[in-house]
Amino acid sequence: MDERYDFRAADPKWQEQWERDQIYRAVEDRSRSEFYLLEMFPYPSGDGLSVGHLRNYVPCDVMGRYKRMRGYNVLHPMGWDAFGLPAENDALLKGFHPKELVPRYAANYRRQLKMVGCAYDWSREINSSTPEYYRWTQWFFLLLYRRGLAYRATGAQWWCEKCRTILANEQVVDGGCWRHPDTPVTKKDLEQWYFKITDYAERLLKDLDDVDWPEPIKLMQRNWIGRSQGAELGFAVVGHPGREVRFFTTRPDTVFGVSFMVLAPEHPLVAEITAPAQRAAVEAYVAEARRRTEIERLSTVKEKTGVFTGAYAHNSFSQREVPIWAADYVLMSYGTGAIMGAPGEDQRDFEFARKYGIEIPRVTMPADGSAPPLDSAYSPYGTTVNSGFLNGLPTEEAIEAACRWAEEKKLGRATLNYRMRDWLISRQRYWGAPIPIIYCRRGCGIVPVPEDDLPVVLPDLKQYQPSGTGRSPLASLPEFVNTACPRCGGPAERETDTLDGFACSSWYFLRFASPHYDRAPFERAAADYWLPVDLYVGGAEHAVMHLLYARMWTKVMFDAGLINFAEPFPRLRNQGMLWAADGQKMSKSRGNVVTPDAMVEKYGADALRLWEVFMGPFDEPTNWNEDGVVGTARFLNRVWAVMRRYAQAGCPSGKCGAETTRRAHKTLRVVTGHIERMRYNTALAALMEQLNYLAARKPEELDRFTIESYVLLLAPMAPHMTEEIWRALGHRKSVHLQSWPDFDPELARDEMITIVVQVNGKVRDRLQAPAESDEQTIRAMALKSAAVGRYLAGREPKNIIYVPQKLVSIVL
RNA sequence: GGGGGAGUGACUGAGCGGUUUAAAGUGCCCGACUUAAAAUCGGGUGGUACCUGCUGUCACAGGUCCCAUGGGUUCGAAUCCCAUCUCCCCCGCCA
Repeated sequence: MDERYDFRAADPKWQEQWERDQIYRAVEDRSRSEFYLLEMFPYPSGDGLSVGHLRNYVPCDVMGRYKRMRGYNVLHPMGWDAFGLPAENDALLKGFHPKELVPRYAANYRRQLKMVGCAYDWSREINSSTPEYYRWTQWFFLLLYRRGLAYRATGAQWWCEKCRTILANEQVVDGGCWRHPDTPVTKKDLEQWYFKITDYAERLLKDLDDVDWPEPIKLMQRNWIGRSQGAELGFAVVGHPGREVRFFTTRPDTVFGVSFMVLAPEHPLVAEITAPAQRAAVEAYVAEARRRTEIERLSTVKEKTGVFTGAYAHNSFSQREVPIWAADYVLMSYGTGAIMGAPGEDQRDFEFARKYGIEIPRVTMPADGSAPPLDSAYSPYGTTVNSGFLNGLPTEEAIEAACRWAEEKKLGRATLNYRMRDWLISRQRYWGAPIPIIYCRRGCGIVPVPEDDLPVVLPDLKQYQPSGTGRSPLASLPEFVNTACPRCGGPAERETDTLDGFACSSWYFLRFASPHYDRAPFERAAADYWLPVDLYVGGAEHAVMHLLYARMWTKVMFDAGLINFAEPFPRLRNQGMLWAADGQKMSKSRGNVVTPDAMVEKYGADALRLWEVFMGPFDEPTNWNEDGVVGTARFLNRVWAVMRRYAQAGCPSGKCGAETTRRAHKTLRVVTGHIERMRYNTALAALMEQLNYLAARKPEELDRFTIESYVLLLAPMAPHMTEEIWRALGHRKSVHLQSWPDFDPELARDEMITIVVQVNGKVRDRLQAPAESDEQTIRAMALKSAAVGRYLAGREPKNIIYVPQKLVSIVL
């Protein structure tokens, strides 16, 4: 061993060796238990990886290496989420085609990940923007379509007249276009494809109970799904036979207190029922409302506005006629887009009624008989009053009674409502998987592309900027659009919208099981063996969308009998965000990005890896600080020095004391426990502590087990240096193919223990006693202690508390 | 407005009922090596809040207090409970 460890030589040397030996190749082997470890599908950005990204990849790599040493058949793959807006926008900006840029960027990511020693099975690399991949994304679209889960509907989209394009929700800022805030955006009705994720709402909610995920993430999903129990009812519109206002309410017990109805401005009924006298006012109001973003409309600080339509609804409970208003505090996209106004019990309705001088009846009284507040609604449960047959009932019972009555009279029924909406998957953009649908002009209507004709290849367009017509750039390509109807052979047109990028990431975890299989999205046997994912790791920012979509697709596949599990990620963990040194997000524009390349060049891959795991708990956010890498680099130097000293002494294996053996086993126990719990920072701290111990010994006071177990424990975190040391210790096979050392609880046990003696809660003495000493002996020792005697001063203890192996507490 | 997470030494962070000024690292100080610096190696590193001891200062010894703040539970609390303050994240007129 050289005096100094030369990481510049060792890092690439071992990386090449591992690659030659293919030691990270995952091969199905039914005789071994598998461990499928997966990080969330990254989009390979042109900026490359920063040290922030490694906060995820390095700890996962440690886990993969650890599990491999524990004897698991580890699948740890990597691939690229390459379709979508970021790639397309970047390509437009750089003036290259995304088809060229994506592989270039991916190659850079791959290079960087290899550079820091991450052990992926690169033979399984996938790229969602290749026809070999998106062929199957399209196949899944057809699967959903066949199962009635993909449908077309008209939806209002944000439209910027100046850009002449559709905008995503997040591109609308304060009612204007993000590019030029002075241009107001409007809503444009477009026919779009949706996936019926709401059909799965209940299961997506329920199955959350059985999954090992961080609680906050589960909670976010629950909130997002937003299940609420109530009733859907309908009131007839006076003077419009056959027309009724259908609405959802969680408080059917307050239906007698309804003094008005509200429709969302976009509600189709608004135009139909508006009285001639009100028409001008209503139309102006609706036009104004359509300009505003939902965020703005939902803002609680804003005063509620609305307009009377001039029409009335018949409250079939109270037999009263109540005015129908249009107001933008009611959202078309939630429930039925209409509500009953129960101002006595709902604060929003209360504010609205008060502003427009609408009557505010009281139908719920506090159960304790006190008077409800006058300046606000009384929304808690209580006792129902002024409500016909519901009078005197507690709210819970009144809800049930109202539902029963509604059902008997065929006015409505008890029902569930979900906040979650269907998943809009049409994108009028170029860089995505074409939706495999054909519109027959002769009368077959919507015809799915036959499976055998997949993939519908994304044509190689030069001009792929958003077209300005609200249609995808693909629409400008006649040779793509014009086709023959697969059913009747007649003239037909292709769908020109592309699939939302989230579609690609909704099944990629299955593709890794058999990434090159070309007869189906995945090979059943491979999927059965590897899946579900044993540990899924990614940022909390995907708490809702990606995880919800992937869960839904998995359930669809399960229902279709394609797989034997209904949850793709039984165990999920989130890494903490790594902020830049200045506490801000690492970004090129802020100029605070630190690249792994610079760190590896300066300190070596292992020092960087160590700092990535050591800087804080894996799941907590922290700031980058380069001083830390100095520390871990120093630590590695000391490891090298200790090992070198041992090797140069001829690897003595004589009599190392019991204390040394005990420390070795204790370290083994502690480090293993920390890694299992993903507390890599404390695992490394324990290794540092042990190194401090080893460094203080002479080589003759150590033995092979003590030294080699240490190297093995460090191997997942510092794969390059430990490999170098392992070979220097005389081994021919890679350290990463070794078994995790066995821990012997007998040898780890202390012979002597320290017993603390407290008097009135203060530590007054510490006793050394053999570990097996019994209570009697310990108590006697404690009372005999000179230090204790001083405090006792001849008094009799009132109480003595004995905690086995730990302390004696004397109370005076 | 609702929900979630977190507040420990100069800093990053361990500890989550009992050995605790509190792991590990950084920083800082001293020393070695060196012409010197860097690197490396060795050692050290809470307050200077309160009380007591020596004649006063420095220093020293012993004790008390201090893990956001204030209460509480307990023989015993950084660790458990309550309230307050601060920071971060998510959702948001969801009927």
